[in-house]
Amino acid sequence: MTASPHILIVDDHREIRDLVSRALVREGFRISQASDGKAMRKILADARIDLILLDLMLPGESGLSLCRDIRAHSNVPIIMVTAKGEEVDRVIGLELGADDYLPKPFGTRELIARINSVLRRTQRSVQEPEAENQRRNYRFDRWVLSADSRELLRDDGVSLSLSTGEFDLLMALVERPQRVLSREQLLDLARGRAASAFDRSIDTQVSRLRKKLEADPSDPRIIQTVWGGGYMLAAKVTAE
Amino acid sequence: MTASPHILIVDDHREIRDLVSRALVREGFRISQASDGKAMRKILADARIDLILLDLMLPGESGLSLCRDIRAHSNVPIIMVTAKGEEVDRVIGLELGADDYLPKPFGTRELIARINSVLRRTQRSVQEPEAENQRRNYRFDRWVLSADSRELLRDDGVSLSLSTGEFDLLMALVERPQRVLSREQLLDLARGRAASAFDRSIDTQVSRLRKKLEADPSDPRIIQTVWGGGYMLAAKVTAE
DNA sequence: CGGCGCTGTAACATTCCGTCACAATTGCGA
DNA sequence: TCGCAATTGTGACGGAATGTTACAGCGCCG
Repeated sequence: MTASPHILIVDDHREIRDLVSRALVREGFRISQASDGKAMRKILADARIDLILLDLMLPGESGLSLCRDIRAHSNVPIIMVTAKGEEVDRVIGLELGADDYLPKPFGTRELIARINSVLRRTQRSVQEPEAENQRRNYRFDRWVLSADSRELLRDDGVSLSLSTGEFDLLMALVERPQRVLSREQLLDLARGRAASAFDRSIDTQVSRLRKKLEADPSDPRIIQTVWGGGYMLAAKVTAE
Repeated sequence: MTASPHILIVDDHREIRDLVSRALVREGFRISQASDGKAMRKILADARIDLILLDLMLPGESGLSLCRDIRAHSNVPIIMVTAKGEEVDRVIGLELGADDYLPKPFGTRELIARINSVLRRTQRSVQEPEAENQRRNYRFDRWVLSADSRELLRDDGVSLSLSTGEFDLLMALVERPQRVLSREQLLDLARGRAASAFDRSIDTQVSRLRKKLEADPSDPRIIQTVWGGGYMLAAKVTAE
């Protein structure tokens, strides 16, 4: 990963989120915040998160429950944070799939060290084939996008090979159809990086994609522009 | 064995697996991990493992049971690891076919020394072809890669011989289909070494492989390039 | 209808990749 | 152990993919 890691802070206390957030931003991390499980799920659906800092004590769903929930369909690294420094929690957290455990109060240095450690560990740890990455095919308009072979097949049999960037961008769109995605989001989802000032790379890539898959690139029906908002995959998508 | 040994760590604690994994990766070993017997069998079926580091205490099937089970149809070296430092276990483990025994806690140096010792000790016998159970044929696209004869067989009967390097690289890819592998990873998996600056050897080898097995090497469908990422075997692979 | 900000895209710059030719290394038989 | 042949690594160059810049055109708002 060449871009800076994107970290999601889940905590119901705004002051804590902001405090942690500032410290991590200073370190060069990109940050998103959620105050509860609902907001967390929304962000996980909308962004490519590299690590979750998950508070154990949350109103409504507990951190442990959320942790298990996340693990059910993702292996994004999780660091559990809690004020209850009891060993029991540590064990439970790790059993539920957390990658590390951080008792409050913690210092900035320790936090950063843990984050870097977990990131390094999960990055380098050789793949466990437990994640049966059963990828899919997405059907939309006249096309079928095969997530495995990175191919685009038109209903008349024409096969089109996509470049890496085109594929990544199209996947981001196809996985979130009929939803407006900002350039910022798309950059995060497809490239895993933040936008620089006057960043137009998404626009260019969209333009190139349209040339390939729109019947009339000057009148795009599949990838539509939302003025002032971003782009949206307008076509209906069925995953198979 | 030109490539570095491929070691399988079987332990239910993720922390321990990662810790050991990191230490061994640093030593140049190739690592796979399993958290239980099921995952272990899956890996043993899909990869050529040179040594198993098997924890005695596992939820569900115990390490002893797994050890006996492995021995029933393979002679892959096994090092038993356990926290219970009792002599009894050692005896039982060795009786069941373990090649060595390592009590927790153990240091990195000792672990590596034991592994190297066992590998050296068992190298001769492993060469003896009783390992029919380990070697497999991989079927993908129009090809069958025979792990025994290092040959590629096309479905029209054409047979193609591969050089050592081509074979090792293709095995690395075929054992991990639909996953992007960085040049760094591929060098480690296929050659057992780290990349030097401006290392392009993987690129040339991929190029050579494509020439042999792609229908149209200028539009590769089997080994795909992931721009800025590495390579990926796009075809579906079935082991038989 | 006019200005401003946003978008489309061509053109250029940059980075990464494919592959050729050749050098270095390895494997193997004499 | 030596020498040859096959294999593998290196450097170079062209080409492809992507990012950046610039400018033309469009949409929104008054």
